[in-house]
Amino acid sequence: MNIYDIAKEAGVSISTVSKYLNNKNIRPELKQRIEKVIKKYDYVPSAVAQGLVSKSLKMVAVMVVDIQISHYAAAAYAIDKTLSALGYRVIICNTLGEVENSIRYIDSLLKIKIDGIIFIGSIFNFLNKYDKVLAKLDKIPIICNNGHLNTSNCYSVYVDDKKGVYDAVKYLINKGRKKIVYIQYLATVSSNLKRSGYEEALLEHGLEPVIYHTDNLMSGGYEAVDAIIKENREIDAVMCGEDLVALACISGLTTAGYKVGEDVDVIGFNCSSFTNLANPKMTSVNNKIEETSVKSAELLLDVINGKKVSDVTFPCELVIKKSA
Amino acid sequence: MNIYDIAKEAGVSISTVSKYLNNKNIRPELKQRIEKVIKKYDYVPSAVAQGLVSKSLKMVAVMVVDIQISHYAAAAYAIDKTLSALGYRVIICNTLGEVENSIRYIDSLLKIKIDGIIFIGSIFNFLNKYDKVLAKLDKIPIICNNGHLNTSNCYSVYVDDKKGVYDAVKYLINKGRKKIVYIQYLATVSSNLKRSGYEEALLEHGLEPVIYHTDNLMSGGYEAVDAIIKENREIDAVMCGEDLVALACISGLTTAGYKVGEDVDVIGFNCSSFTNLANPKMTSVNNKIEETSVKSAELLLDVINGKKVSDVTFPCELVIKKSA
DNA sequence: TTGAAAGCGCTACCAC
DNA sequence: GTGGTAGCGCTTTCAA
Repeated sequence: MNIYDIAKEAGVSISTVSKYLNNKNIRPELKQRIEKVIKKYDYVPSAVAQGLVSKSLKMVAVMVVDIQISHYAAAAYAIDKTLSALGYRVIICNTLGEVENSIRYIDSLLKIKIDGIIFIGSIFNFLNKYDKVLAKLDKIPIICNNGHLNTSNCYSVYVDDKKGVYDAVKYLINKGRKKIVYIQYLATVSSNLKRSGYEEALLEHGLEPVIYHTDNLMSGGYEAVDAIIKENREIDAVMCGEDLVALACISGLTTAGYKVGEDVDVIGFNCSSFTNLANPKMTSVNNKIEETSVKSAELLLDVINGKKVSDVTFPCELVIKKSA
Repeated sequence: MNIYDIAKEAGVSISTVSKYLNNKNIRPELKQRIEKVIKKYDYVPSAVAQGLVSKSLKMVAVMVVDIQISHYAAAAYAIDKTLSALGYRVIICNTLGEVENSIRYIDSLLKIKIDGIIFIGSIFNFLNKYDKVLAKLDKIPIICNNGHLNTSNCYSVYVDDKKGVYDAVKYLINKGRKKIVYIQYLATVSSNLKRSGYEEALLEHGLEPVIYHTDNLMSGGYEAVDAIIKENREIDAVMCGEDLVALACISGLTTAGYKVGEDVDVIGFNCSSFTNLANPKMTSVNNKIEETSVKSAELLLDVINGKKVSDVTFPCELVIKKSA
């Protein structure tokens, strides 16, 4: 079934059918005839043929490191929800943070004349080192979440991660905590920023930063607690760069006899639903993943539609529950 | 840049360029000339124009309830990895289990002549009630993961969830556990099957099933433990339909003074990475989400390519760690 | 082997 | 308002 078949059976020209499909004015009588035939065959115009003319399949892509990480899943979810409601199709690309995968995806997207791309996470800044990639990406509408690409149509949505951690640590200090350690997960631009927020807050009060590192999202919190105990280090608070790390940390401390929220405070980051899995429920920094994702989607549409847009920065917000 | 521009600058016809692009035999001399021009402009043929001719954009869709749930994220991840490596683009559709969303996505996919669809989860069986939807979907290659649609090109990949739980509970019984409770999350076709595996194992040994229900993935385990304590119920093992529920359960029991893995065993389901977040590490039923997802992707390709395929069922496997 | 031309299913422009 | 027709950028005959 194509527009010719419909036109023939309805006794009109394909131009008229096309006009009907695009809500242009046509005589009610013809409208009815066309409508009837379309209903009869459940005819759906081919977006591919339309795309060849309009140069758009109404499709955008979201580049993430790994959809299995809840933070990225939340981003992809919010973007998909926002854009698919507006008739866009969303392609999610799991790059695993690797150059080759990223480039392969980008090439694939370019082939279908993707309408726009949203990059989630500062990690994608590495693409700025690849001039060829930037050249290919130039002109296409791009939004970077917590990052930036040097192309002519790229805009950014930032979250003030550093201040988010800074404020959280200030909160701990104001509560009278003095022996606050930080557990850093990985060492990306963003995770380093978070840590520096911690350092800044501590230094302002003449306290000494103590940092533990991990690259394991699941057991990282346990390992840090083990290290703390082994070193006989006295602590009264732990700030974590990730909720899951904080979750393990709370569990580890509890097992070790600490009363979390009393003897020792623990604060996470992301304000994910895992805050409710913690016992006691976890205080965490809300880095507004949903808001920034929705905003990214909206900005992308603005760029696509040629509207004037500019970068945005969101503040974090400390959500206090029971662990601190 | 299009095929005409390339042809003109290379001094050949567009047919020859097309042949070059499709690896057909052409004179080495022409091949070089074309290659040079293509390189010069970074020319990429339009998949949309190709799609109009070939009737395929090389694109498939994965329908899930919610990409934020780790089980579905893992499925989408595995499918995307498998298919994008083969040049397919993958669209992930978050239906939230709602009819309207599902139909809206399906219509959107039909418009772009999607090459195939993979449905993850028995929940999508509800579509069998909608004849109009089935009619639209008829003829298009479909794979259902743990479900089935009544269309002419649909095949299924099943996991024997029931036997997975049955075997796990048998393991507990063989260990000497007698007071085994079950925590069921939601009440889908699949979660009911799991529970029936538990019931069957208990009844075979003359033990009485005790079931707790929850619809909260995060706090469900805690609520069940609270209820158990409040009812003064004696238990020596807990079987959970979801890892996250088991995780909270382990945490709750530990807080209540139980020694998990000693006084009381806990087994989860999914064998997700959360098993390593648990303390002690969680014994869990591996329902082979990665394998079944990859298999689904492979089967879909077979159906697309007109190969003869048939349904597959995977067995579960108990992965023993420390919590049981 | 190579190239001219038809066709994929639409939209847009221009007469009428 | 309506319809004929020329594209959109490819692939695929079919002659040469």
